[in-house]
Amino acid sequence: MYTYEYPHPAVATDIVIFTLRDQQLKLLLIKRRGKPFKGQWALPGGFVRLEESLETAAKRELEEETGVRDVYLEQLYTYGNLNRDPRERVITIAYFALIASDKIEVRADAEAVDWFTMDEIPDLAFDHQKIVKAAHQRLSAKLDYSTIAFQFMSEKFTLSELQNVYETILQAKVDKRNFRKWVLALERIEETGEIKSAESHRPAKFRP
Amino acid sequence: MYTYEYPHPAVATDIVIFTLRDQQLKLLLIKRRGKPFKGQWALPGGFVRLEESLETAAKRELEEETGVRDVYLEQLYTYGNLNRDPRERVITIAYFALIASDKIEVRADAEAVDWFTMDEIPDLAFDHQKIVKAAHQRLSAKLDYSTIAFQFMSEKFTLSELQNVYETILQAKVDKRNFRKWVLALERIEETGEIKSAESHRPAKFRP
DNA sequence: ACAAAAGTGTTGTATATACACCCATGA
DNA sequence: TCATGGGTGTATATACAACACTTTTGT
Repeated sequence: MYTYEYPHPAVATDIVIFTLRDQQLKLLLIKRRGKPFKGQWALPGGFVRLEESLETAAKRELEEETGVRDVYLEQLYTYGNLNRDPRERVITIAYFALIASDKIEVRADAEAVDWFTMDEIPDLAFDHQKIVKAAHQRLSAKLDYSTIAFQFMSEKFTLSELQNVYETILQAKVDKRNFRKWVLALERIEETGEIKSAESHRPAKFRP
Repeated sequence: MYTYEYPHPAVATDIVIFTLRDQQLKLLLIKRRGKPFKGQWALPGGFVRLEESLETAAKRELEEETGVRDVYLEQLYTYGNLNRDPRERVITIAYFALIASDKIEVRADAEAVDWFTMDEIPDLAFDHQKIVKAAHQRLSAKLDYSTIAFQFMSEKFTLSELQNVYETILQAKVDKRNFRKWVLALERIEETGEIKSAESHRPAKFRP
């Protein structure tokens, strides 16, 4: 038991984990085993331990669910409305994470874990629907003024693959020549010299 | 006394309150009366009560220090490093607020409260230096892609006054004609018909 | 030889920037 | 009448958007 002179809320982190699979933007949800909202889908997350920072807590949760370290992780927003959680007052610091899908180790205990596209998302526990929406907006906005989408790519990739990522997230076609002009102007990419074979047609170059 | 099965951190809000006075961007600091960092300057803030939301808590603090309601308030970031506070684990949700200086009622008990320009800021308690820096960066960034600076204006103002606000925050001269072109294109401003007298020269028009 | 994706420049359009003079008022 | 800030337009540069054909490879 832990006692305090004044009441303390509980503090948690929840993570919106995005990846790209099958040419679609997907996010990770877990089916709740525990008490409130049991059996319902929710964002991965959990309470912050006293001996870890907020970001450490988020990283721990992330690794527990996906087996991945060293991913792009960004604090999203903090939610603290009164009745978010029926048990007690819980404040959650929401993070969002982007992962290249080939880095993900699917966990063994992962029966109640699945990836959902944005329009497949079921009813979520707590206020997680709101959090997911905010994360998606942030991601969309950042595509325009940052190179955040690179986080979805693996070590080596072709420009066409990168363009596909943009088209998938933006849900729109992008002009190939303008796109390549823009990407190359960033000077964040260099050629590997390697050439992609397979898939029955002309091969490509490149990497970041 | 309040007891919990698991340890809970304390949760606070801190607010970076900006205003413009004497042609300078200033922020509000209070001199700590209480135990940790006693006598040192710090951001206004305090613990979140269980019966209020985070934003409500921030608004309450804001009103306590400035006597102002209905101001621009935006969640900035949440800080939760381990040793931010020597007393116990404290997580703080930082907000930033913008106020038109003529709306501020200086509080009677305000002896240990003062406004500081960005380069006058003394050593601050906790990690408040970091929070102030983040708030200032956010404010600067938002000038470019939003109309956030309007929050510093009172009901009626002239275009020259608004331009002064931009020049003050950006620390740079702005072209008068281009500025007016941009502002009027926003269509967020309308003329009042009123005309400003005093100050010994040609009078101006306008309002938002 | 053909299907499929890779690769490559130019032109027009919109947006942002630079710049100088006359006007109205209070003292 | 003069000092002071208010008010106004145009020309240029820069960034963004539209657009079509040739090349390479695997089957």
